[in-house]
Amino acid sequence: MGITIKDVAKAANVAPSTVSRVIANNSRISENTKKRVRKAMKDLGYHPNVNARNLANKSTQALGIVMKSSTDKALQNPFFSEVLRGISAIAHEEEHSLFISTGETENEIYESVERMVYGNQVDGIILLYSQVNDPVSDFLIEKDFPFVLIGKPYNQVDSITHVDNDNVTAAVDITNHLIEQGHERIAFIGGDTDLVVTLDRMRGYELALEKAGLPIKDEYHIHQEFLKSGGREAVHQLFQLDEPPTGLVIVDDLMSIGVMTMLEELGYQVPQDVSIVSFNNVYLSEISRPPLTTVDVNIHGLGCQAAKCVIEKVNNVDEPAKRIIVPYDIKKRQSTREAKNAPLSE
Amino acid sequence: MGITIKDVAKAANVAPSTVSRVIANNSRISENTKKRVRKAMKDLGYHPNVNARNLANKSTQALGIVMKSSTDKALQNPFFSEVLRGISAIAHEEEHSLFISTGETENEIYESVERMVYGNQVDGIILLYSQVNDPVSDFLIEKDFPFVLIGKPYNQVDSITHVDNDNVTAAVDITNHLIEQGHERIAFIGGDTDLVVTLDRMRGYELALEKAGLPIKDEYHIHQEFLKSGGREAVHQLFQLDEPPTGLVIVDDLMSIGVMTMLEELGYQVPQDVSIVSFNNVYLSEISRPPLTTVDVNIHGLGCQAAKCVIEKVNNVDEPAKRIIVPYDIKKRQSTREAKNAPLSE
DNA sequence: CTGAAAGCGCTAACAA
DNA sequence: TTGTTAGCGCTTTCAG
Repeated sequence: MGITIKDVAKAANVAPSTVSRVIANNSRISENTKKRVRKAMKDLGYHPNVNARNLANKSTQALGIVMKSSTDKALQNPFFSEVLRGISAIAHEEEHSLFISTGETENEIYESVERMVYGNQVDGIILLYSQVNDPVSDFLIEKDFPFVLIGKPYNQVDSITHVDNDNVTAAVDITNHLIEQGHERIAFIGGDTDLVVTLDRMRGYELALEKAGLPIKDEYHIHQEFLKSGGREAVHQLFQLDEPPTGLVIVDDLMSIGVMTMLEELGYQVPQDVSIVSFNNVYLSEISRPPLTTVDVNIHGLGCQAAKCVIEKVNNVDEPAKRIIVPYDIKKRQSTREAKNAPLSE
Repeated sequence: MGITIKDVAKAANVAPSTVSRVIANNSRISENTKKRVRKAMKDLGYHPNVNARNLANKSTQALGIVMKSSTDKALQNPFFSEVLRGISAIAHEEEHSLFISTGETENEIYESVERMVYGNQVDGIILLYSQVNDPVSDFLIEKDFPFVLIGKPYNQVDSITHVDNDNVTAAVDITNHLIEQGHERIAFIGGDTDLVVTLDRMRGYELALEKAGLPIKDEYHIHQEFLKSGGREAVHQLFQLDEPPTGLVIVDDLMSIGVMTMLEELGYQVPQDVSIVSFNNVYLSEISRPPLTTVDVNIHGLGCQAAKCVIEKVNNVDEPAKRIIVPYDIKKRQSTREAKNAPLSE
């Protein structure tokens, strides 16, 4: 079942090792025999057996991709496909295969990563999320297995290679956009507080307020899964405050869309009554009503860089840990406008 | 580098073959030695080398997943993550790994499938799309390689195992929903006409109109990529007709959202002026404004069934081709309402 | 019930 | 520049 290197060798009248060298394009083989061997390969329709090669090499040309269990659909959905496209482009370019983790629960995913590592199924791993106390990344560190993180590590920032945006600054910028338009009461709506992105973006939001001399109020922070029930209630309460916000910084485009729907139900209009800015620039943010002003984090670019990084790490074990910051870009669209002139607070 | 079966054998004072049998849980090994061997495995922290096993077995425990090149973001995005979740759940249950195709262009993807097949990287393949004249599926058929299709094959319907919804009937049903509400001028907005889903859903739409004695007009068919420029123009024209539609059957939730945005810009309200029904029940359709009446095709279920099917096919080469129809369910939400009483045409 | 040994397809010394 | 040969780690006859 299947043409092997031996068949080719026989056909080309050389030794199997020669064929192997031709495959590897070894420089010590004469162009002449190379040609002969290549012809034989074509004629017989030879294709290398990846497993045999991996076994002999102790190296698979494969990367593992680990994604968080899909409980929080909101953050994950379109982001995931896009980042995968980026990874996949580079992987193909570099002739690497892509393996993805399976399982639904956090534990199942952990097991699946174990299989990848122990089973020699992949050479390196890309983690598509970064969260506080992640057993998977602990495991990889302990095993000293090559991996990179998309996002910012919760700790050991200097020893884990990661590719990220400067989320703090991005959050500062986008919050400033609101401030420049005269907003003084700006709330923050975040997602899972275990995720480092959430923390970074919140930090930027607070820095911006601080710098502008605006108060940071606890009542202006919401962390909740907005697509579940309960989100509505939280938003409702936010606007029941004596001084309801006129601007919202929301951690993710999809959440923004959910929030806009709730706001409409509650009788508020975006941007007339409330301005919204958010993050990711998922393509949906262009076709939402209104189109969202959002931070384009270059999801595809994050994927590409991550793939390049792991491959580097795999090829060179001594490759030092590095951090790659992918530039962001603010897309100004129609979800914000000047704050009404006389804020309630004055 | 790594504990092998030999190390375990030595530690347990048995032959390597015995260890192998214990791993396979061979019935001819005494419980006693099984215990001893297992203990040794635990103690040493043994993990099988998947490549070696694959090589000896001529079988990887892996499935390949092939997705269409990501040009048409609209159709693909959230659908993909969801179907993947389904596949991944079963894959983990059955202890299979997941390999995904890489590359951006159609040709790169084809190459990547070749690598999977020729390289013995996977035992079976799941195609996440079904399109007219697909070189990938032609290749798999020719190689007689186990695969299943999510969707309906364009031809050879009876010889290709596939899992699908009854899209024709679903389209009939959802179109009838519009008809029952008194709509008589119903347009269809489809996506890529190379995709079989599009064709099926259009067919159902036409059947429903026919049955109700409503005319099927060419001007009422739009096929375009709606997130690109040009979509707006097409929608605009649709509503410039002498008898503009009052109801829209749209092939995908995301397209519906795009269309709603365009409609609003053109000054039409959903559902007051136009009713919309669509397909997939991507979770976004719940949080859109208005929430969409849509066909829940059970994306996750499609993924699960597909995974089960390939695994069956892999385990039993003679497994006959089969078709699995995953039931759909119509979610009635707020994007439709009774047609205005006096249609322009009367 | 268990062991010895051959072989899966390929690579990489080591020779020539 | 090429051939010979010994593995990579595991499975699986075939003996015992």
